[in-house]
Amino acid sequence: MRKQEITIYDVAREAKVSMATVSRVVNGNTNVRKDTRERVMEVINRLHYQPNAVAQGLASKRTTTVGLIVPDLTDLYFAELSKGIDDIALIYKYNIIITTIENRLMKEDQAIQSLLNKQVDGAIYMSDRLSKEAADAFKRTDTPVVLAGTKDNRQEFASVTIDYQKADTEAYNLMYNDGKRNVALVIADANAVVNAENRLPAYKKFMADHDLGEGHVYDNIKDYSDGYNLYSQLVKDGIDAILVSHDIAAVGILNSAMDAGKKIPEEMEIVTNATQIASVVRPSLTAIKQPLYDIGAVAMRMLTKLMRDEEVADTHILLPYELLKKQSTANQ
Amino acid sequence: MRKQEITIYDVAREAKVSMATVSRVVNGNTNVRKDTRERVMEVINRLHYQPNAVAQGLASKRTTTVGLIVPDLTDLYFAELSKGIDDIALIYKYNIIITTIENRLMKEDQAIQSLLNKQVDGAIYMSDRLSKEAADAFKRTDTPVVLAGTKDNRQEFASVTIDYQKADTEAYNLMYNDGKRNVALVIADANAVVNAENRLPAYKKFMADHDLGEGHVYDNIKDYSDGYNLYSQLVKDGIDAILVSHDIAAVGILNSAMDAGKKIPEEMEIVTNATQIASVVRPSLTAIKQPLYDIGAVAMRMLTKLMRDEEVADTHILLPYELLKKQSTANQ
DNA sequence: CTGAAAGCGCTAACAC
DNA sequence: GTGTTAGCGCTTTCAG
Repeated sequence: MRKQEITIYDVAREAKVSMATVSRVVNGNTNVRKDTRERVMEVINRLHYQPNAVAQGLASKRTTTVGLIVPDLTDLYFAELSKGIDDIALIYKYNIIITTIENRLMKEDQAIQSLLNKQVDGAIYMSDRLSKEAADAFKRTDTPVVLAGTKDNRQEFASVTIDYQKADTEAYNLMYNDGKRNVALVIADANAVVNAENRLPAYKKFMADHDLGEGHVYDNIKDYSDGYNLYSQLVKDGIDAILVSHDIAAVGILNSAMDAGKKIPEEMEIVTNATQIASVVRPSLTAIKQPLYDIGAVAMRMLTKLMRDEEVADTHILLPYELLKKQSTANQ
Repeated sequence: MRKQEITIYDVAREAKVSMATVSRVVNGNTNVRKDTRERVMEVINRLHYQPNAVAQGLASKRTTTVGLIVPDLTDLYFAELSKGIDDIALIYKYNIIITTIENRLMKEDQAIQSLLNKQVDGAIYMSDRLSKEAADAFKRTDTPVVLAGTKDNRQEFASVTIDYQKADTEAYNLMYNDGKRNVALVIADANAVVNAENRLPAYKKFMADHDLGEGHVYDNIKDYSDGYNLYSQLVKDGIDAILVSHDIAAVGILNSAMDAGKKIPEEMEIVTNATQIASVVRPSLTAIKQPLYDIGAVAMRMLTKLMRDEEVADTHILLPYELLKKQSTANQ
């Protein structure tokens, strides 16, 4: 954006056509005679002409850019989602503006507004706490949004997820069948929509169905050291099985147990949500494996349809998950 | 970008001023009388006016957007670099367009060209293989570029790194002092600039200095399973100490050894480059800890200066690293 | 099949 | 302090 750029006008003059014709060639419009097209192409290549996407965006009102709103890039959960999104975005030739919203100077709705001001054609939202202000900002501009790996509590926005409640229940039953009765839930944020509306209800239902009392929910456990420090409390509370929402936290708990010379899974069974990390630690962690890449890919594909006003049959997609039994639950 | 947007003109009409005045208010220009400013602000808030950044970009020739070129989002090495970049970008109010370039439908220079067409004000490049075509594309537009955690072989571009040669040498000496004599190097890509010009020379020099012969370099080992499968070959080759460039690959080697009932570090010492992963596996991995977050942050800060044509004293910055001794080398 | 002309929404001289 | 006026580089009718 500093050197004198070659513009469409330079190409037009050099090829002795109007800028409209150059525009047609650039955009693959078929209404151009073959030899005209070739002449223009020759000039384009010779001058290294590249269309200015900002000008295109202003004139056409479409930027072929989508916004990604993500809490933290270094969380593999979001990184794997993003990879799925990115691959599909590439296919449909969308660029990605990424905005992180955790611990920020800027509030979430400001971050989103900044994205909208860049005139993104659509957005994918991956955090678990869509605020009302943020939702309103989206609705004001009518920009299509898809939630990937999360939901809003009013289901107003399109989303791609797994059935969290079913997955968690399956995990609890696994541990219950291993004879565990003091089952706890370890999460990062009880107010997050998925926790409030899926994980916590699933936990309560499981506990009630098996007459296991109130149980224990440990909130605010999101990283390795949170998990590492939590272990002694779990022991104190007599917990013998846990479902942990973040696998990096689960690894903290695991290592804390191992460092204390405890036996996993004998003394405590652990089930978590899998990223890369769950399977590379030893003992490896039994985990609910969400198809993160696919969730991202499907969300982005859906977004492309919404951006083009194409028909979308189902805007609340559930993808299948797997419960991968590894070494942190009993061998059977 | 679909609903009728409020434009600067609507605000001007409503506030009974010219669009120039609205522009001044929006951009914090002080040459506006207080009561005029307040009247305009009131209208802006009432109408929810938000400036169209695309139009601003076209008119001002600055988009306040920077491009990030990164091989893979799910590689924590790049994720941690990106986080440092992102935090500084936020402070200076730049948005980030991210482009991944590994295993892509699109070649690297096309990906970069697409970024440049969006008129980014600058770019940060994190891959290890800046191609000539890509470099030429940058130079053609005169867009400032900073390399983060990598270098180009001609040192034409600004960069922020550590002293790889020194770090590796320190790692080799550690293992040598533990009595290891069959030291090998395990890397992802021998043609990568940092490997070709820093890691390999450091390895050769170490081997020569200690009369250890030619040694063994294992190339193309980049992920967990690459590492896992490599272990038996290392044993076959009589290797008793390795420096591994990617910690996820190192974990593969480690687990392969553990699964085979071998003792680490007794039978093989391992040193790697640290991300989050190196410290959460057991035994934990001795590692060269690059200040990845800082590298990203410093690179982005330097880029802001370059974008504003400010003086930059040193465009090839070396940051300090640490060699963290953990359980994969002998206790001392 | 091609060209002319009117914007897209904003910034930035330049006047007053 | 404020308004007028050219563009920024492109797309998109509308004619022909």
